[in-house]
Amino acid sequence: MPPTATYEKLLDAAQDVIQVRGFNAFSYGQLATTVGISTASIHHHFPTKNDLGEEVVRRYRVRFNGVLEKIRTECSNPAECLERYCAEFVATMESGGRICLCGMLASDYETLPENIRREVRLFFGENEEWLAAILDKGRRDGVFRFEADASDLAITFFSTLEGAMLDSRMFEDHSRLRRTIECWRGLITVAV
Amino acid sequence: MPPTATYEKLLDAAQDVIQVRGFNAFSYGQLATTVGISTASIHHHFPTKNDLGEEVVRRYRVRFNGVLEKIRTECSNPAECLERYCAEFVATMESGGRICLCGMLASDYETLPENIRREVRLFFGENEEWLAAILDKGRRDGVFRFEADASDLAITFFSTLEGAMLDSRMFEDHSRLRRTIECWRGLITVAV
DNA sequence: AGTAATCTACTAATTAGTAGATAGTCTGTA
DNA sequence: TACAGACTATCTACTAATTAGTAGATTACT
Repeated sequence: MPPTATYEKLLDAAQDVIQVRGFNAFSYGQLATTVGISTASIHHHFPTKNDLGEEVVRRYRVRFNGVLEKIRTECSNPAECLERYCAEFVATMESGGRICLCGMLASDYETLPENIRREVRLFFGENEEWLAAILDKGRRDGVFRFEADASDLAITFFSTLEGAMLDSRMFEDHSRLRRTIECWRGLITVAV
Repeated sequence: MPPTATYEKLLDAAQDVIQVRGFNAFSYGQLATTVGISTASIHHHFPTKNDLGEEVVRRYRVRFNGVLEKIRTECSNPAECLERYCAEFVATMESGGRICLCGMLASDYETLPENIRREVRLFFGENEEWLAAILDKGRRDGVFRFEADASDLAITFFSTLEGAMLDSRMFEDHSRLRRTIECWRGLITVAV
């Protein structure tokens, strides 16, 4: 299954709809219209909706891991790592009021099949683990200050970002997400 | 339109489904089975799905405002207010892995009609305003410490709770929400 | 010749919502 | 008190649209 142009277009269009409207408000019919193809042809590339859904999330997760790796290698300072990390969420938000794909799917979680649930859990776990490492290093380096377990703080921080994206989109005010990030900077950064 | 028993049962059942599975994964057909009535009878009480949805959110919002008022009058200490506030979210979470109704609807936001959107925005606004007042008072009283604008911190805190509910439910681990709340306590509480 | 990608045409289920009939209940009045 | 009319809640039976998915033919590339 080499990724043809149509195959990629289907993944792109599906991801787009899921990020904005959620998994249940996305259909083969609508996708067919968007891509300019028949629903039967979509079934040729992705036998079922769950197959397509799984591949959308898997691709998103793998790409995001690439970004995490890039940030880690390019920044030495944990504070800078965190800035770049947050910038990814702001960028998603500002590209048409999109929500993090997996944040969206976390809401739809109860309606998802197990293969997609697994991918979403992986995404959350990988992000929280990455954040925990950055936060912990930052504390050891003396740039961050907090009492809690770094893993717990990572969950808390990640939850804030996912929640703030929903909040910002609803009020059509992207500055809300940015202010939220600014708040966190103030809460954990050691004054210089 | 005095609220009859059936009327209330419909609101209860609808709220239940929306909190667990979202607005789009809820139908008159399923609701009819749950309540033991025909779909046509549901239309008698609520002409359209949007009418039912609006009333579910309105009732939820009004009830929640009652809780906020109760907390404010019963607690003098802002730290205690915040504890009681968080306890509401933990209780929701622990009653069958429910998500805050409006947190759920914030995800579905793009697919909602304006009458329901308005209610969800009101809920968020009222909560954030209430929290901002508590946080600000706590800082003036010397029980909380933070640099940011109290309103911004309120948005940040509220976003964390909404996000953490999704996170906790997904990992089937309610302690995640509690640990998140514990983290926040550590971040803003002045040591005694 | 074989394979990949597409199509038309279909199925069976589910969706929100409507039409119109049938009970049961409440109220005002003779 | 008894009855007439109105109202409330429910039902069965339907419509039109949308859903995911299938069967089988056709086109086009290799």
